[in-house]
Amino acid sequence: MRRTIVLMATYHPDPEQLLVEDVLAALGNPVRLGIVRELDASPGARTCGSLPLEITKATATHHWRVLRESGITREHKAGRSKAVSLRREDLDARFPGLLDAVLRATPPPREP
Amino acid sequence: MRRTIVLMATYHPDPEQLLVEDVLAALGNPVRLGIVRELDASPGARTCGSLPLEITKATATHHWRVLRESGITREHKAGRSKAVSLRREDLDARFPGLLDAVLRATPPPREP
DNA sequence: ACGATCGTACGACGCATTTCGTACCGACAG
DNA sequence: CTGTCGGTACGAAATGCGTCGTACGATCGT
Repeated sequence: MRRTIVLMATYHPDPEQLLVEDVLAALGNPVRLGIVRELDASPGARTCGSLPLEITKATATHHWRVLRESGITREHKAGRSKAVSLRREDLDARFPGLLDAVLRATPPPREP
Repeated sequence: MRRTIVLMATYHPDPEQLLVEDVLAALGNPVRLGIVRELDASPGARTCGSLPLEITKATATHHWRVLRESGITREHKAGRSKAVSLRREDLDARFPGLLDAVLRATPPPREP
């Protein structure tokens, strides 16, 4: 019997399982890249609600899932809220220099 | 008569215009990542036909376009063929360390 | 117990991406 | 000139992705 409800338990991939194409695809989206930059700019974990997002809660949940399932972020409950943080060590161990290079990448110089 | 043909002149973005999210999205695809690895493994430019692709010509054209328009590769005609090469210097200048980190990223360790 | 807050599940919509078949064009070999 | 080879243009199909509304669940303050 199939329960229609699948109860997506929050899945975090193991460090060794991370696929570079998944990480790149996850980062290759302006909204998610913005989230990652925001997470990088703040020490420790952030609650989801503290991220300045221009999107609805449902959409945000989707992006958090993509980031989490690609191994970029980790989530854990914090009371009635949820905390998100970068998996820096895991990413650096698996893909040395990748996250740093992405975070160092600046937007294109504007022209007047 | 056919004037529906739009004659997509091969577009190469300027180095300063490159967007990191476009580059990441382009690399976040197994086929294209494979092409980039292949290009990196060979010195200088390769003709398109020399890349070992499991896909049809039409599909290959699509991926070459994505790589070119994101600024990852450069193309130029070489007789009846076409040569593709990595825009290493431009990428390194715009996004230092990014391409190297991606190319260093190994597939996950296999388990027996 | 009640309501407010924070996030998820599900279903839906529109748009983009990936893939291909087919027709075509340009360059070269004969 | 004709054929072949390398690649593109176009159109179509399938799939995936980003977005949202709505309904729900869990947690905390009162």
